[in-house]
Amino acid sequence: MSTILDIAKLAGVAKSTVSRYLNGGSVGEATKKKIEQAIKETGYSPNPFAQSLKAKKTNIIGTIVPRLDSYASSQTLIGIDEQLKKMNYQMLISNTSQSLEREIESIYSFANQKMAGIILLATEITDQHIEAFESVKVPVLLIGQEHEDFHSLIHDDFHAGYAMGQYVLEKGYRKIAYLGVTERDISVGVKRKQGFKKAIQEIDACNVRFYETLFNIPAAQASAKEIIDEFQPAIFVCATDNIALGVLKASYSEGITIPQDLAVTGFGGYDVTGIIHPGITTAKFFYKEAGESAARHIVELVNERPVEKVTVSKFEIIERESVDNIIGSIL
Amino acid sequence: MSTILDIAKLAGVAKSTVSRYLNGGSVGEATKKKIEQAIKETGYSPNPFAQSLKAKKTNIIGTIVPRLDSYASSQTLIGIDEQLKKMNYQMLISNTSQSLEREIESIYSFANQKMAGIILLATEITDQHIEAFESVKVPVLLIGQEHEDFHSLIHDDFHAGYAMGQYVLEKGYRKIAYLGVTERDISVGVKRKQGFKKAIQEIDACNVRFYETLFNIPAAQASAKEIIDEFQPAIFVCATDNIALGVLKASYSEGITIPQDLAVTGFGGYDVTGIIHPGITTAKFFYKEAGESAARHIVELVNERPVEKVTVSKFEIIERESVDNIIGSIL
DNA sequence: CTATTATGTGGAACCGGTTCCGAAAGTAAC
DNA sequence: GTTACTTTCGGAACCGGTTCCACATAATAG
Repeated sequence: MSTILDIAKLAGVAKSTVSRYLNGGSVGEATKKKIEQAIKETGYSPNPFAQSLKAKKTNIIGTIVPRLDSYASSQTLIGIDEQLKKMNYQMLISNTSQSLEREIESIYSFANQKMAGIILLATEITDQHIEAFESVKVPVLLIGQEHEDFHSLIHDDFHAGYAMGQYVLEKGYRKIAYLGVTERDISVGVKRKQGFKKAIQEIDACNVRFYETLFNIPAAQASAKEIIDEFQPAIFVCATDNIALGVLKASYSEGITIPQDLAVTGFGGYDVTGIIHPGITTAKFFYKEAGESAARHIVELVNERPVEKVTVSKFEIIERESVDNIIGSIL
Repeated sequence: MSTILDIAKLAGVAKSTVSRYLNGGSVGEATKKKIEQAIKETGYSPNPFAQSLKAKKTNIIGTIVPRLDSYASSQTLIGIDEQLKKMNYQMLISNTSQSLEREIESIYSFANQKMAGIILLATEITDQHIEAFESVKVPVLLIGQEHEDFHSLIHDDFHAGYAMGQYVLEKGYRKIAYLGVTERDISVGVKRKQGFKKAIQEIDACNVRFYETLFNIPAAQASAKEIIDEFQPAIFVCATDNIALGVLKASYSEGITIPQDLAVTGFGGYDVTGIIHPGITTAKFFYKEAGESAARHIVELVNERPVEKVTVSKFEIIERESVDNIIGSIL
């Protein structure tokens, strides 16, 4: 591998001149030609370590992600990656396998590696996160969770919850099980539920119960089975599509038909909700687009340009077969 | 951020001594204590760029992946990542969005960034790939495709195809549509089909037709519809789980019941095949485990230790509801 | 035709580590 | 008590770039 000095010798100039040529400094036409020629001959390309050593900065955006095998994560990453490429930045992924400890480590490690900025696909913001972000002076962008101290890009969980509540009520459902998750997850555990609650408070005579389960399908399936036995809801409003899939599995094994005997809705808009039969009605979030604007925002932050503190990404209710229209049939 | 020189001054020694301390050279007890103290005080951690600049090598394994939003990819990446972490290596992902051109670029770019090794989740090996691998002198490991010039880790596509063929025949099926993919994909397009063919050649009186479609669900769905109309197979043997999902969708929209009117099998073992109802019978590959051993192998190669040229990862047939036992019913 | 300003170029220092080499000091052998 | 070997440590060079500064030459102004 050739170095800048090789090029300089080959072109008969000083290496500072070659460097200037590469970085758009003032170079004469004749020398420009010679350097171009030399670079072509050797296939030279600068050593990024030497560059970053001096620059004390890279053009890499570190992205911390709790898991790789989720639709939301991968779509978001794709969006970030594609947009960053367009802006001549690179993305480096750190997968934490849902360990908060590893998230913290990654923050310090990214800072140490002189990442230009950090994007965190957040599930929960602890004091340790805050401490880490404040001690490294790298620009940070949160996706999925909001925090007053940091820039963030969130999905419109509250209004999605509200819209889903209205939708379910419109369809005639009144005996409703809301199957949510821990409130430590502000977006998924709190906001969606709050939006949903607002919708049902606008209607009288609702029989709604709130439950909590975990994010994975088997846990949701187990919870659903218990709830079906004890409450017999007409519909499950689930805080995520995976939970809705758990409900679906539970109803299969209980011999309950969807949507005739039980309706189900989710949040997320995961591909799988449209692939299966019956398809699941869900509030679709635009993960890829969110990733793209996250990429734009972090680059703005890196370049010290102003960015609104919190950006809200849109959603859309997608109607599928898992919900019937039971207006009239029950009244 | 403090440098090695700061530590040296603080401890009252030369920076070469600090460096030696950090890299396990000979340092006296007393100085060792002083340096430790200084490091603790400042929270010093060495600048990786300066290190790599001198070392001309990193401990990063570049991983090139055609897409992030596939079960196989993400599981494999998780396996690679976890194993590399254990061995004190890092993984850097380059997503190529299924562009072969970007794969080539990534190879050169990884080499330029002094990656210790490169793992390619391969779909197709072109001459350009070979040229790139040969011109950079970085160790390379292929996953999913085999090539005589390079080390590789492949799934046992041939035997999986063979086992699937035997399974389908055992269940009594004789009128079979094999829905495959392009033969440029040796593993998925050729090996699986060959294995399957071998199984059916051992049995007389089979009515098997071979078709080709694309990897995505809508394309598979369209192909399936045509085939159902023209051939009315009793079973679809699909080269991937996604194609099987396409067949499922086609049969729903045609009003065909699975498995009573039509059976379906896939390859892959994607999670979704077990989540949906009916579950899809499939040949499960162990992507995560494959990723783990890929990680082990590339590290061996990086350290110039011998590694078998090609490693074959296991598979397992998973029986689900999408295939009936029709022995007797048809005979 | 001199004074002034641009423009192009080379030399040297610097970024933050690692490593080679030799000096100094301590220890063992004779 | 001298020689020889080890261990510990500092100085300096080096990795491959970027950038500051000084200087030479050319272009423009007066």
